[in-house]
Amino acid sequence: MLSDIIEKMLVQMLEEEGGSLELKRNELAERIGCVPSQINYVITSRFTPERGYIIESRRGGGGYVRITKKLMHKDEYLMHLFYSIGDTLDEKSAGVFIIDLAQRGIITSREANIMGIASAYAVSGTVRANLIKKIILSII
Amino acid sequence: MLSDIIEKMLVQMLEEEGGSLELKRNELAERIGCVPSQINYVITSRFTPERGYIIESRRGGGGYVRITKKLMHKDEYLMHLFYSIGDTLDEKSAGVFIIDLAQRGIITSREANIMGIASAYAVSGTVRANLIKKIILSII
DNA sequence: GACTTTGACTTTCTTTGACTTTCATGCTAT
DNA sequence: ATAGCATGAAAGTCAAAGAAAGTCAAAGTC
Repeated sequence: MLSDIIEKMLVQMLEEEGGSLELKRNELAERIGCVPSQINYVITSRFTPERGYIIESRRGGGGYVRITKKLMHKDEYLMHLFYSIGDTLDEKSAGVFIIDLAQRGIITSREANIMGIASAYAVSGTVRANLIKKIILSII
Repeated sequence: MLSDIIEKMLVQMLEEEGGSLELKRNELAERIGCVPSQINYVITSRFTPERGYIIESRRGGGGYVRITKKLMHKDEYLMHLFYSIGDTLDEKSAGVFIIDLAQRGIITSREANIMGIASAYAVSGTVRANLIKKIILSII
């Protein structure tokens, strides 16, 4: 289906561009071989605010459509947490972080359990810090 | 009886596809030579959740009906997996287990990611085996 | 009587195109 | 120079047509 193809295309472009993407509607439609309003349809049906997208646009000469994937406050919190972890992390602190994340509903209790176990098996504070950081990044 | 024939047909397709099957209702009805709603009847009367099936569908252009057979009971499978892990486990095998668990819907893809990262940070095969086993137990 | 089969009607999602609105730019009259 | 207008280049809107799947009740079968 056309809409799905266009959606995938845009998602990929978005990733390549790192979360924000500006395009010329008519040009893109031309390239794909569809009517321009199809692009609008895809955007309104798939790139909705509920899914975390922001759409901006301008008409007239030099017009554009900009799609931005917004980080949710969850993600912002994770980023903040990520930067607050230093080179090393003891098991107790890791536990505090993990419980906090679960209480905020950012991770499930099952995920918290898994992280806790992983943290316990880390051979050193350094490894633990890297482990937790990597997990945080994977959740964003 | 028609419904039984269709049921057998679907079960076989499902096996061939390895547990999940996507079909076009109207096309299948055409092929069988029945009205499309017959497919619905077969699905609602035979491929019920009680029998371990999950049905998803979409209308409109490019629509589909997807039938998924839930395999073996979660806990049963986890126990089996638990006992199949020896004293040591290399990263590659751990990866296979993890992907398998995700595909069976026993863990989410996020949980799979976390487990994968944890597995990568294990200092030895022995530690990895214990780590994975402990996580499995925590999920049951 | 319980289960099946059928088909008319409904709902949902997609595609298309005609028409509208907005914006940048260059030209004109002051 | 400048306010204002004409023009063309985008993008937006909306409704109709098309494509699937869902529903439900009547009729048929065992």
